[in-house]
Amino acid sequence: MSTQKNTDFFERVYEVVAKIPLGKVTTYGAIANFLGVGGSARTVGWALNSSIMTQQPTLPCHRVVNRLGQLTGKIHFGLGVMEHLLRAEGIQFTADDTVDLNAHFWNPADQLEK
DNA sequence: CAAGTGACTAGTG
DNA sequence: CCACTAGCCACTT
Repeated sequence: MSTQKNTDFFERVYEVVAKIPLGKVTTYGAIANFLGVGGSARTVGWALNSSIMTQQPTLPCHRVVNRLGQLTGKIHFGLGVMEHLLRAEGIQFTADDTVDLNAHFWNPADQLEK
C-alpha cells in the first residue's frame, strides 16, 4: 500500500485539521500518529506551513498546537491572530500563549470511532 | 546526492 | 515544568 507517501501527506494533514470541531484543539503528535508517521510530528507543522501558502483561510491551523498547548505556530500564522481566533471559539488559555489541552484536546481518531 | 533547517516529541537530570 | 540530547521525516539549497 505504499502507493503514495510524501505528496499526499500534506492533503491528509489538511483533511484532519479541517475536521477539528469548533472549540477543540489537537497536537502535531496526535495528527502525525493518526497519519501513521508517529515520529514525524515536525512534518505535520511543515505541512501546515505550506497550507498557509496554498489555502490559508480554508484551514483552521490555529487549532493545532504542540503537546504542551503552546501556540508555537503563531509565529508563521500571525502573532496575535492565533490566540484571538481560539479565544473567539471558546478555547480556554492557561497562559498567554498556551491553551488548556485538558479541556479542549481532540483526537483525530475520535472522528472514526464515532 | 549530501547537508542544513524546522509550526515536534520522548527521554534524562 | 525547565534545560539538554537524540530521533524523526519532508523540504530546500
